[in-house]
Amino acid sequence: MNKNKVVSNVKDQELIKKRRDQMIKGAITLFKEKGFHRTTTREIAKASGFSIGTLYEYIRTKEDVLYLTCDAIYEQVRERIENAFELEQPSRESLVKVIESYFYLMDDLQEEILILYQEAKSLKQETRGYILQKERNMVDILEKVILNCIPEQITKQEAVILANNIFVQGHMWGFRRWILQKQFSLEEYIHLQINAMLRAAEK
Amino acid sequence: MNKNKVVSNVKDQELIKKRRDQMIKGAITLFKEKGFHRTTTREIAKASGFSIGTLYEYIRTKEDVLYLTCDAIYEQVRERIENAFELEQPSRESLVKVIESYFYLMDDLQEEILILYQEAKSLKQETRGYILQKERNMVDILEKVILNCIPEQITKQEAVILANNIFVQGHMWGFRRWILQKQFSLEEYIHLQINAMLRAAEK
Amino acid sequence: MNKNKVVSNVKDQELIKKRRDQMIKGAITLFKEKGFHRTTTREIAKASGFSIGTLYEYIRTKEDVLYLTCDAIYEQVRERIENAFELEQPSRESLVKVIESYFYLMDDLQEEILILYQEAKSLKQETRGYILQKERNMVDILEKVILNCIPEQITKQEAVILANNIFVQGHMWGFRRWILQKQFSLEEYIHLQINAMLRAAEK
Amino acid sequence: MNKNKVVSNVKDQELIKKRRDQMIKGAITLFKEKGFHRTTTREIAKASGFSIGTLYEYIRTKEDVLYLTCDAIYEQVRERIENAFELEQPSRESLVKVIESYFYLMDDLQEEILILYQEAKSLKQETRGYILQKERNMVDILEKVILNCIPEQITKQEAVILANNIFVQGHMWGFRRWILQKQFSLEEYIHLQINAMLRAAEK
DNA sequence: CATGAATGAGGGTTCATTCAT
DNA sequence: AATGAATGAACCCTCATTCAT
Repeated sequence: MNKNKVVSNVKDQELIKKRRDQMIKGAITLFKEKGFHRTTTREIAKASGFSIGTLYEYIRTKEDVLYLTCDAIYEQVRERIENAFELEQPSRESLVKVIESYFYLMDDLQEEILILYQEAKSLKQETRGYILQKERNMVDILEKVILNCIPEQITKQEAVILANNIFVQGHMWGFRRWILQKQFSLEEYIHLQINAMLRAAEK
Repeated sequence: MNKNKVVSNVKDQELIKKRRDQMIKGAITLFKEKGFHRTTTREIAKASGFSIGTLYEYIRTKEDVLYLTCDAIYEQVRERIENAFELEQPSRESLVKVIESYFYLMDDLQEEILILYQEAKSLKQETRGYILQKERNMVDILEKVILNCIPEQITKQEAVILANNIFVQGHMWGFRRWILQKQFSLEEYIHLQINAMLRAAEK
Repeated sequence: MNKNKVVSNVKDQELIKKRRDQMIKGAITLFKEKGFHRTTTREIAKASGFSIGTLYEYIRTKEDVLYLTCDAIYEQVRERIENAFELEQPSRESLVKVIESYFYLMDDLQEEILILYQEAKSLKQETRGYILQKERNMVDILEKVILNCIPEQITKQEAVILANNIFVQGHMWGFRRWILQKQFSLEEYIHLQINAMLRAAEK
Repeated sequence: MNKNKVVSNVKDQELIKKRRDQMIKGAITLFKEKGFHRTTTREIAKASGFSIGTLYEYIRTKEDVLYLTCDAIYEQVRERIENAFELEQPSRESLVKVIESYFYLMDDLQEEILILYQEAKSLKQETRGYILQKERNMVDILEKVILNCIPEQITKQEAVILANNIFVQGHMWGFRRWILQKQFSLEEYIHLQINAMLRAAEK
């Protein structure tokens, strides 16, 4: 329902999924390394394990690869967020756990997140909007978890800000690694951030 | 000591500065609009008010333009930060004022900051390191202000985190404008963020 | 004896004829619209109602399609010319009738004729020669009709020229339609041309 | 006023004219040989005596080359037609002379005319219209000459037809050379055609 | 016989960079 | 110092053709 936005010459839907997965995997590796603009379509094809001709059987333009890649990254984040979030009972402790898992997840996906930060703006207006909507959804989930877990200590507005802060602080661990990861272990970082955030909410 | 890293054929230092200022101004406009990779050197020359040949009298490669531009943006931020920070007497209130001015500054320079986020990675290893050092310096300044203003309520580590959070939350206002600026005015945003941060530190 | 010049993997001659007829029909539609070079083999296959793989069971190269198409057009013209010409008794009136039917035919096949004019040169030397021979035959038929109908008023050479003129004036109605069809109805055009031609022959 | 329809990066108007003349010359040679579609831009550049990069300093797309080429051919024809036509006093003899010179001209430009017939349809709607207008102008000139020279023997409509016939019979000598030039010398052809045409008008 | 996924040579076009003037 | 014409490597993308199923 979303990958189908990108048109393919090939009819076999399973094959499309398979080839695009190869493609995305190859593209992520390359985009991490040299960014979207410095990566050529031939390199993407090669990294995907097929020819340039085949690549273009599954996409229409190079930008499609970027879209599929960004989309896949968000999809991955969303999926893992939902797994981590759904199990919890509403309570301060469960909120802490949710934030912790989110930070661990962001640690895991540092480089992928970087791609979003640096390349998503190269998507066309419409496509970018579609991708940003996904991001908004994730922040919304976070916000709901917060309001669910500590409803008494926080206003709606504060929850919005808090959700955004958590969201970006998770990214920050990755895109500011050269400064943060030299001074803190992941556990320390998580601990300090959660403390700072929740102490504020508890006052 | 820094712009001289970029080699020029021209001897006259004043002229170099003048031409490069034109160049940076043109480049920022263009990079805001279409990013570094989608901007051509011809366009930069035109926007700078001189010919492509002249452009290359003052730089060696296109990347030099990016470097000069990023450098100039940081320089601009640094300068204005220093102005805003130096006057204050250490106190909780002065810290609040510092943060406020920083947020106003970031509101002002939203698009320039975006350039740094999206394009700085296109700099060569060495050059990028040079630029990042400047950023580190700025966070350090923030950290010192914090430790200076509220030494009793905060540990060294917490100050590091807080400085980074402030720093990034300032950027966030710009690069997440599509979500934040629809829900909050700048003043509300500042108010909420400062409250959340400092309440935590005060508990 | 002529379509067999194009090699097919398929044995069943009837099937070959059937498929090639589909193919020619599809190709003519496409060539009218966008010309030979801008039409892809995939489009031809689709317009023919079968897959690209099947297309290549019945031809060897894309040029074969062009050849078959040109050949079919000529064949169509020839067939209808013969029908129109054979019935007549030699006389001035019957010559007029012949020319009239030829002009009506050319009006009917305007677009097909255009294909011949614009694309036949893309055929390989040998193949093109084969096609041109067909054309020559048709002019010969015209010439004979002329000599048959008005032997006294015309020399052999004049008949050759006249046959070629009629032939091309028929085409002209189609390929100069943007100029002729705005000024004349088909009937007027026929009337004027026949008058001009035959008055000359009658002097 | 017409070549300027094609945009160039280069500013020096004289240079543009010089380079485009080289380009047109190269292109005509190649188009004669293999047609527009089978000619690559690299070949055009080479035949023009400069690099592919330089080629694209003087045009925007490959189609521009076709346009410039067709335009130049028409311009050549027009120029020579005007020279041949203007000197004459209106009389039957002068009309004959005009037609003769036109046929000689067409003999000279056979291959160029063929390009127009076969490739002009590859021009975009608008551009093609522009080119066709030039053709219309030429037929108009012929028509006026006719009406001027033999006003008494011919109606307006007949003159239109006659002008178109002369026009196309000139082309025919070239694009049907494989049939006509084997049977007639140019002089014979001219003689026969003029006789046929004017005898008709004189009856 | 029919299918359609796979291939890769090759085409049009761009653009960073150079260098003669 | 300033100019801008020239260059060609390299990019994105297409499409005729093949071949395993």
